[in-house]
Amino acid sequence: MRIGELSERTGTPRRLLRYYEEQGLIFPSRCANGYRAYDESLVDRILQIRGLLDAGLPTRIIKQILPCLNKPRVIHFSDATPEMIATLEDERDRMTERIECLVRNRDAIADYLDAVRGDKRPDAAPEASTTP
Amino acid sequence: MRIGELSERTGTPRRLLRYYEEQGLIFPSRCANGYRAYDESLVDRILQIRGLLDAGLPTRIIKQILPCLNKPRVIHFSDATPEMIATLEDERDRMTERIECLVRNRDAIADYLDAVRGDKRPDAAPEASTTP
DNA sequence: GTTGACCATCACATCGATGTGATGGTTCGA
DNA sequence: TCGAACCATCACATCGATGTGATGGTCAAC
Repeated sequence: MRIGELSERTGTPRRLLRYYEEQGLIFPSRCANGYRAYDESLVDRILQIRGLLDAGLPTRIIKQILPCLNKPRVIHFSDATPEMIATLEDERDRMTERIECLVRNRDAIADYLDAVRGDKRPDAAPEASTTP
Repeated sequence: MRIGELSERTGTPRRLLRYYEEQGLIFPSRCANGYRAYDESLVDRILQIRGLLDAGLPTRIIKQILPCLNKPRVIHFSDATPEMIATLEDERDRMTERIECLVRNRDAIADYLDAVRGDKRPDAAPEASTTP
């Protein structure tokens, strides 16, 4: 597909699809006329990239971890240098920290919302303190 | 404490402590001479802010959710306007999406790392496919 | 009272992600 | 053949989070 369709199907501005390519995150091929040609699988990949960007990872890191994700899992052990491994372990741990921070705060928000709602309708409170 | 100590204890540049204040995330009091005076509890708060920032939340959102987090949980239901509630629900859901995306990708990295390590030391592979 | 380590404000620079517009080529249907 | 709808590249602007430096006040120790 061409850039317009990919843009529509992923909700991503064309500008950014070109930017992700420039950053080395995707490698669309080219038609004879110079138009970019995107493979079907890039729809998911773009979504994945955007999710990671939204979660705070920079393109530099995304570029490093993408090659290791959802691959045939059989080939490509060749390019796993020790530095790469260390980088990945680092990033895995950083992601775990991010996850924990997000979970903590999201749960706090959820608790607050539950409390506010429980305050307004004290009958349907889902906790265990209403019927003693 | 003053800004220098807070900066050291949180690993945050003074510049950013002032920036967070400018963005309405923290409200240090002032000494007679104009120096900012930070309460002990702000150490954790700064860490929390940095974690959320690192996880991709903008200060604008952090400013909205902070008042609802780890508070006495008793007072302050007054300022919960319906729009505020809606914003919080939105943000809670967005955080959940972020979390799921991060977990998916972190697990993929972890799996990859396990596979690579299992490839190098096929004896201690933790999965269930080595001893048939 | 001077020095050095703090602090203040303010302005400007940078960096990554994104928006926007200028300019021009390709394709295709009216 | 013309115009609309794509596409290309390129340059510049914006925005939020940060870095950096200029300029000057406060205070404790010497």
